[in-house]
Amino acid sequence: MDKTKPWFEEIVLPALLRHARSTYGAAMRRALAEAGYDDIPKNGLYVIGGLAMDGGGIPLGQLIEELRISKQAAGQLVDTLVARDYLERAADPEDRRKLTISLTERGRDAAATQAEAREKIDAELVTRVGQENINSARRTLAALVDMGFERERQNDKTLGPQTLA
Amino acid sequence: MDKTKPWFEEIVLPALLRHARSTYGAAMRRALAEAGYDDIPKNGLYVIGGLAMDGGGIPLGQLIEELRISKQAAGQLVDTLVARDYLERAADPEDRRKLTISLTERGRDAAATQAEAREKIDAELVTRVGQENINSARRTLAALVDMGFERERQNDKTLGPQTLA
DNA sequence: AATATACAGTCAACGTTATTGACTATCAAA
DNA sequence: TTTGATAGTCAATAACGTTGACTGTATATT
Repeated sequence: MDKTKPWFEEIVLPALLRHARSTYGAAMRRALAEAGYDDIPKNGLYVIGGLAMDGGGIPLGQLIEELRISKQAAGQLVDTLVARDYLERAADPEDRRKLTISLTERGRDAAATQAEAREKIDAELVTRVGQENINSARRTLAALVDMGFERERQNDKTLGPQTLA
Repeated sequence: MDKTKPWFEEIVLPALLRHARSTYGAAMRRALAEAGYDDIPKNGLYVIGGLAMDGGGIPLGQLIEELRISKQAAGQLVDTLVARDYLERAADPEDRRKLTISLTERGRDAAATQAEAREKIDAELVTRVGQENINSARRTLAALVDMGFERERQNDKTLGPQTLA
C-alpha cells in the first residue's frame, strides 16, 4: 500500500503541463503586479515576452500563428495592450495592409520585469533538477509541439482556434 | 549566422509548455468530437479525466484544489457537465454539506475516449524521444509544480485563482 | 443545550476573453 | 481591370471565471 511511485510518475502529462505552466504564470504576474503592471490580459504575457525577444515590430498575423487564437481575438488583445500603453502600432511601409506592433517604453520595461521573473524560476529549476534534466524536458516538449504541428497540417486546418490550448 | 541551436533551446519554457499542452488538448478534443462528445467545456477534460482515475465520487472542494479555480466556477463547470450528462451529483451520507460528483455512463465513455487519445500521444512520444527523456521531463515538470505550491503557501494564498494558469 | 465559528455549496450580477459573421482596404495576378 | 487572396476591423454574442451575498450543515466552546 506504501509501494507508490513518486506522484509525478502517476499523474497524466497534460495536467502536469498545466500546473508547471501556472508556476511561471503566477511568478511573472506577481512580479509584474509589484512593479505596477497589473493590467496585462492573459495572453498579453506572451505578446510582450515574444516581442521583447523578436525585438522588432511584427504583424498581427504572426501573433495569430504563435498564440493560435482567432485574428479578432488577436486584434482585440492588441487593442487593449495599446490602450494600456504597452504596445504601439505602426503601418508597414512595404505593405499597407499590415500594421506591425512593437513595444513602447512601458512595454519594454514590463518585458524586462517579466523576463527577470522567468529567469529566476529557470535558475531555481537548474539548482533543483540540473541542466541535463531540463535539456531532456525541452527535447520532450519540443517533440510534443512538433506532433501538434504535424497533425494540424495533416488535417488541413480543420481545427478551430479554441480547440487548442 | 547559421550557428543556431535547435529552436527548442532558444524558446522560453512557458511558451513551450503552452504549445506542448495544446497538442494533447487538440488530440483529445478531436477524438471526443468524433465520438460525439463535442460539448465539453474547457476544464471539463480535467474533470472527466481526473474522475476516471480516482474512480469514485469526489466533492467539489477537491476539484477546486486541483483546477485552482473559484468554487463558483467549479460549481458552474459541474452544472454544465451534469446538464450534458457527463456527471451526476450525489449527497455524501457522511457529511450532508458535501455533494460528491461521479461519472455517468456517458461520462465514463467519454473518459475512455479521451484516455485513448492521450495514450496514443504518449506512445508516439515514447517512440520519438524515448522513455528516458520522458522521465526527465516529468521530474523537471514536477519540480516546477512544487515550486508553485511552495510559493503559494509562502504567500499565504494571497494569490487569486485567475492569477494562475 | 446554546451559541459561535467554520465549511460546502448555490444564486445572481458582472467583467474579461474568445468566437462568428460581415465588412473595408490593399495587394497580386490574369 | 476584374478577380481573388490577404490583413485587419467592427459588432454582436457566447463561454468562462470572478466577486459578493446567502443557505444549510457540521464542529467546537462554553
